[in-house]
Order: sequence, then C-alpha cells, then structure tokens
Amino acid sequence: MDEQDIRRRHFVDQMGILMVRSGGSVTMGRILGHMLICDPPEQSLSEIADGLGISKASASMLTRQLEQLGLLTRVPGKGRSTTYRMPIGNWTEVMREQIALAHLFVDLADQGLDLVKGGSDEGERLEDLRGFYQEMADEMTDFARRYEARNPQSARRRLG
Amino acid sequence: MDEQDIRRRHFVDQMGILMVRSGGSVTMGRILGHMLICDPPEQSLSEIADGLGISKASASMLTRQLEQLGLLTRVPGKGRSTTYRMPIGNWTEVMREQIALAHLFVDLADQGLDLVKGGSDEGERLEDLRGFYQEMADEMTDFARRYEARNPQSARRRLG
DNA sequence: CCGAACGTTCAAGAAGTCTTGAACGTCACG
DNA sequence: CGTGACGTTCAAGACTTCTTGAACGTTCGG
Repeated sequence: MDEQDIRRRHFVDQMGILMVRSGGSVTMGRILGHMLICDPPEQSLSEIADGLGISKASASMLTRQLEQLGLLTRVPGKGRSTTYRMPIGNWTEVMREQIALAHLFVDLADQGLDLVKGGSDEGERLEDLRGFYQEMADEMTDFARRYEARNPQSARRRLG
Repeated sequence: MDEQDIRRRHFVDQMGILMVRSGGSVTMGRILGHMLICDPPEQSLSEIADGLGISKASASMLTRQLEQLGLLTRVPGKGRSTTYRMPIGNWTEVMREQIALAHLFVDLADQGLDLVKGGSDEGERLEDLRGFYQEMADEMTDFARRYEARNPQSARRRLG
C-alpha cells in the first residue's frame, strides 16, 4: 500500500465519519467516498466491495439505500451486471428529505397548537418552532429551485 | 388517562419520531415534545422524568445533550435544584451544527481534489459536491443572519 | 449536625443496528 | 444444456447504542 493508497483510504474514511454526522452509517459514507474518487467512475458491486474490503451483501444493501437518497445512480449493463456512478448536479434530490422533514415539524406544531389552545405560554413555544421550520422549508425550496436553474442537468425530477 | 392526555402523549411520541429522522434519538425528541407543551414551562429533571416515564439517568443525560444543541435552556434555581425550559427564537443555534458540517464537506472535497489532481472525471464529481455544500453553507449562514435580525431575542451568540 | 431532596455517574443489561457467509435465482456464453 | 459470473436475500453473530437501578456528592432546611 503506497502513499497514494493511504491518502485515498483516509479520504474514504473521513467521508464515512461525515456521513455519520449527516445521519447515515459509516459504510454508507465510505461507499460514497469511494465513488467520488474511483477510476473508472462507474463500478460494479464487486468492485465496490473489493475496493472497500466489505462484503457484497453490505454493498448490495447500501448502494440501494444510496440510490434511493439520490446519491448514486444505477447504470444497467448487459445481462445481470449493473454498475453504479455518482450523479452530477443531483443535490436537490438530496434536499428533498430535509424539506419534507421540515414540513412534518410544521404539521406537528399545528397539532400541538390545537392541543394547547387554552394556555398562552405553550402557544409561544410551538409558534416559535413552527415559524422556524416553515421559513426553513421555504428557504430550502427556494434554494433548490435556484440551484436547479443554474445546473440544468440536475432537473431529473422537479420539486413539487 | 383522559382524551387530552392521550393526545399529549401522541404529540410527544410523534416528536420522538421526527427527532430520529433529524439524527437524534427517540427519547431526546420526546423530551423536546414534553418541553414544548408542558405547563408550567419550566420543569425540573424529576418532573421531566416522571412526566415521560423515563429514568432520571436518561433525563439527566439527554437534557444535557439538548442543552448543548441549543434546544433547551438550563435555569439555575436555589441550591442544587435547576429547571429547564425551551428557549424562544434560538433556532439559529441549531443551524450552527449544520453549517459546520457543510464546511467539513467542503474541506474534505478540497482534500479529495488535491488527491485526484491527475484525473479529470474525479475532479468533476468532487467539484460538484464541493459547490453544493459551499452554496448550502452560504445560504444557511445568510438565512441565520436574517432570522436573527427578525428575532432579536435570539442573539445570544452571534454567527462567526 | 442530621436528614431529605436533587442531579450526576457508573456498570450492567436490553434493545437495536450492522455486517457477513452461505444459499439462491438469473442471465450470458460456450 | 452446463458452467460461471453476478446481484439478492436471509439468518446468525458481532457490535454499538440506549436505558436503567443503585450508589454517590452536594445543598438546603431544621
């Protein structure tokens, strides 16, 4: 293992750590790191598993999760063989979950407001939370639109 | 347990689920939910633990974590007794972690770009990621500033 | 000085998630 | 057909995180 390999491994592991802090798992992040710097950019499941020293079972499960998050694209090959690659300009897809989550907070805050309709203080706390998440959702939706406008390639699916 | 209690319990549990989706734990979210609708708004550790049916050990640990996240404020009482309450307009504090995380992605992407300086395709993927997180960080910082300007009470600490 | 109330910490157990080897189904190729 | 390569699934084990009761230190009121 030469100097370059060590640095690549370090990059991959760091991406694993950042993915954990983002809500995912270490290995999911390591796959992402691998797919960011691998050559060739398209890799089969076996190549990913071998490249990272993980089982094909993990690779199969995690690539599917990453695909669902919009962080990995499946490229069907001939027969059963398929390869994966990092999509370019697809980050608004990733924001979708965040925006949806913010809306869930807004909705739950509304339920709470209905619940404490009598009191006064409770309302203040809930409206504070509601206001924040509402603005947050609006802001992110706006940002996603601008990002898509600037990166037309990303417009695979549109925001609702 | 009457109708009202059931609805309160439901609200608390839903907040637990949303907190999990946000990267925290169920019980952390349930505490947050309790603190959003509790009366009086300031509660001691024992009141929180009893109110949710969890141990004081959990309550102690989780209130500290929530305090560090800026989602709970410690209100020192006389002697050893302290109470907690939900702060108002303190949401920019919560954004801090997100912004810091985005910066970490940018930094790691830079390391990666340095690593693959030879190739061409790798650079594209890394620059795409870097660009997104850089803009994301800028956008959130900007939003936080505007939010603070609109909610002066929140300005306990300023963004750097 | 004593006792009660409170929050903190710790080790142990419970619960959940992650990872894997092995078995399987499918497809291309000879 | 038969064989090999590939991705998928499953049950089992490893591993990590969560939760708790009990023991402890501190403070207030008597």
